[in-house]
Amino acid sequence: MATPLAFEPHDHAGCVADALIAAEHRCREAGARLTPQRRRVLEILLESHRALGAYEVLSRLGDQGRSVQPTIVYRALDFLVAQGLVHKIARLSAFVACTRPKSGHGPAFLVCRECRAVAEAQLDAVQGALDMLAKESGFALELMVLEAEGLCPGCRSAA
Amino acid sequence: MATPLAFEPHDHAGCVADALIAAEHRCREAGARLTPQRRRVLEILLESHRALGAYEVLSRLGDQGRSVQPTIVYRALDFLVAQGLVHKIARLSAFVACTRPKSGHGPAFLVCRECRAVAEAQLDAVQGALDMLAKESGFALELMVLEAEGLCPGCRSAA
DNA sequence: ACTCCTTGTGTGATGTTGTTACGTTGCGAT
DNA sequence: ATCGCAACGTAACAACATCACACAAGGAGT
Repeated sequence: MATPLAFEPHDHAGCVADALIAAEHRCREAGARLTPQRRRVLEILLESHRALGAYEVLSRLGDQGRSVQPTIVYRALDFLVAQGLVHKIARLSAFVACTRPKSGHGPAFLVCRECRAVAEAQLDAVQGALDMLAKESGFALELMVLEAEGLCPGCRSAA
Repeated sequence: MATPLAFEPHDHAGCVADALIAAEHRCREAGARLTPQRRRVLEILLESHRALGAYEVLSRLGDQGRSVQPTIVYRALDFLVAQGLVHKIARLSAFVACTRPKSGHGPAFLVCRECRAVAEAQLDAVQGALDMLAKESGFALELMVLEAEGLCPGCRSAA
């Protein structure tokens, strides 16, 4: 039903690099252009491995000495979200790199309220129940997201 | 499993009045004070019967000629959310009066992207699946919300 | 009645998040 | 070469949310 998603630490450099390569493939296939700027934004999200606000991304982009306006970041984020490479966590007004870019719609997120780490899973059962509910009430369902809040294993043991 | 929630039109005056009375009972039982201001905010949300931004509520409060600051509205909304009389729809940064104040945790919302009407349901199956997922990954689950987007029956036929 | 304490309110300033509008650049296709 | 389109740069602004601090109302204990 659902693969539990690791909050555990792991080889970041490797996972970032792999994800970037996968993203390049995906964009090429979709005929979308993963420009240096967009790529950099994705990289920033992948490196942090947790949800970042747009303005956090902004300031990290700025680190390179370039002056950057919000628009730029939002455009890049919109693109990445449209490609399914990034998700927006509405609860936090923040963005997180997708850890399973191939899978279908209806993601579920476990969001740590302390460190903003985000684990992503797919709850197929939910999709079904919701489809049924929508059908009963005549609602044309286009999109669903489940956001759960709590403490990740790390912050839990720290507390 | 889930009672589908009506998008259909119905007797507003009546449903608003009933809901206000129910809210008064609930607050009395909880030892919480539903002051005129808080009551008025709830009434505004109930009347509109869709998700309103804090500043929309603000301007309707202002209609009465009183000058009102955001703080006031946010305080009232925080109170109402804490009492479970109002939900925040994170996706919209907006608030909606709860249509089933007695029920448990883990609400699901069908949000119309056109008119912001919101139907609320309870998906018990989801809660179970999520509990399991959280347990597997060592996550201390505290709270979950499902937000779905699409078109309500009204906007659907209008389109 | 008087003080103390808690809870709610009034007000201004400020911080954060997200968008609009408009002009420029780079690059491929006719 | 020039047209058209997508991406980018820049500035201003709008929408959403919080902070800090002062005041008012009402109950509890003396």
